Amino acid sequence: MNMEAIASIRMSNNKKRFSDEQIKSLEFMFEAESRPESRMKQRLADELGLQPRQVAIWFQNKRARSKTKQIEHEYNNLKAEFEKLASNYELLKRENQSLLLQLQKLKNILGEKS
DNA sequence: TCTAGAAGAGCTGTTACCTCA
DNA sequence: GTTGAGGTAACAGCTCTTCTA
Repeated sequence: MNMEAIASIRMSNNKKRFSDEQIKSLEFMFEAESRPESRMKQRLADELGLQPRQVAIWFQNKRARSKTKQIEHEYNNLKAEFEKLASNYELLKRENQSLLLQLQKLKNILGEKS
C-alpha cells in the first residue's frame, strides 16, 4: 500500500473527540441507564448529531472504563483491608511471643522449686 | 416441546489517533 | 520540532441471549 492510500484511509478514519456538550449528554444518559435500548441510542444520536454506532461504541467504552475504575476501587479497598489485617497479625504475633516467653520463665521458676 | 442457526448486543483486548507536557 | 505517555474513539473477535422456522 502506498503512502497516498494510507493517508486517504487516515483521512476517512479521521478521529474527532466528541464535544463537551455531547459528552455531557452522554454522561447524563449513562447515569440514568448504562445499557440503553437501541431506540434510545438512535434518539440520542439524532439529538447529538452522531451516528448510532458512535453512540453504541461510546456506551461500550464507557462501561469498560467504569468497570476498570470500580475494580481499581475494590482493589484499593481490599489492599487497605489486607494491610490492616497484616499489621494486626504482626501485633498479635509479638504479643504471643511475649506471652510464651513469660510462660517459659514461670515454668523455669516452678522447675527450680520442685 | 426441542433444536439448530441467524441476528443482535455486550464484553474484552487491541489499534490508531489526538493532546499535552 | 520531536518524543513519550495517557486518554479515548473505533474496531475485531468472541460469547451470550433471543427469536424463529
